[in-house]
Amino acid sequence: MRKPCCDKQGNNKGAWSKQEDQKLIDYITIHGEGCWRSLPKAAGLHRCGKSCRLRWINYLRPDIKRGNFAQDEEDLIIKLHALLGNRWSLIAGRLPGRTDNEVKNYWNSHLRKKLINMGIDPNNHRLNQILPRPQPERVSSPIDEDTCKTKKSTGDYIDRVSDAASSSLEENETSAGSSDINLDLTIAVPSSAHTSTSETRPENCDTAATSEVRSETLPTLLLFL
DNA sequence: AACCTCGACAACCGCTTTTGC
DNA sequence: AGCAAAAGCGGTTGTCGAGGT
Repeated sequence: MRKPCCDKQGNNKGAWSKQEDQKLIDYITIHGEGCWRSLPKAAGLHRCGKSCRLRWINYLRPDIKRGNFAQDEEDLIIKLHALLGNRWSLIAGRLPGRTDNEVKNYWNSHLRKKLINMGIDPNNHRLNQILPRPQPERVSSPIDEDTCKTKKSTGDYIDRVSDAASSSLEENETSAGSSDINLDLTIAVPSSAHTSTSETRPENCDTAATSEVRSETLPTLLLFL
């Protein structure tokens, strides 16, 4: 059995302090991302390497985009989730500045409920037979309001998401400057250092349909949604 | 004011995959 | 080829703040 990496006595756990953050930033600024296992000791941190890696990737990296998700980002997440399932690192790889953890959290806290509210099964992205019962005491919940800003019915939702991504796709083809969202769905060697390496290993997923996803089929599938 | 509930998100944990020997 | 270590991923948990009672 493999010994756990984080069982070392004296290692800090829980929230990171400003000092710890700074130590990690300073170390990586100077030495770059290297061996996470040995980094904590070298950087003077009482954390396990795994924790350092997570902190850097999800929070401290300079190219992290924080704040609310834009409508086109939402749409893209929904579409990519329909295609790829819970492969958050792959989905995040298509959203510059977003991390898998952030996308996953956003999905679980916002988008899942949004889809359920719209009568769509978030697991398979199909319309449910029975729409959720409207809540009489809440004429318009925040989620409903948000949802209804851009759609009038569930059917419109499908169109809207499709249109949004398609138009983004067109934008992407015609003008690189208008949007930094990467809609190129080809699975290939990561083009930048911050991109998750998971793109190089898609075959390990047991999610239905994803194992068949290949570079040349993804854009087609995307347009199909 | 005190307590409770819920949502958001950071962080952890366990497992799988990759890499190096 | 086989093994162990390291890295990566996704599910889950913990914590904190906001809002309601």
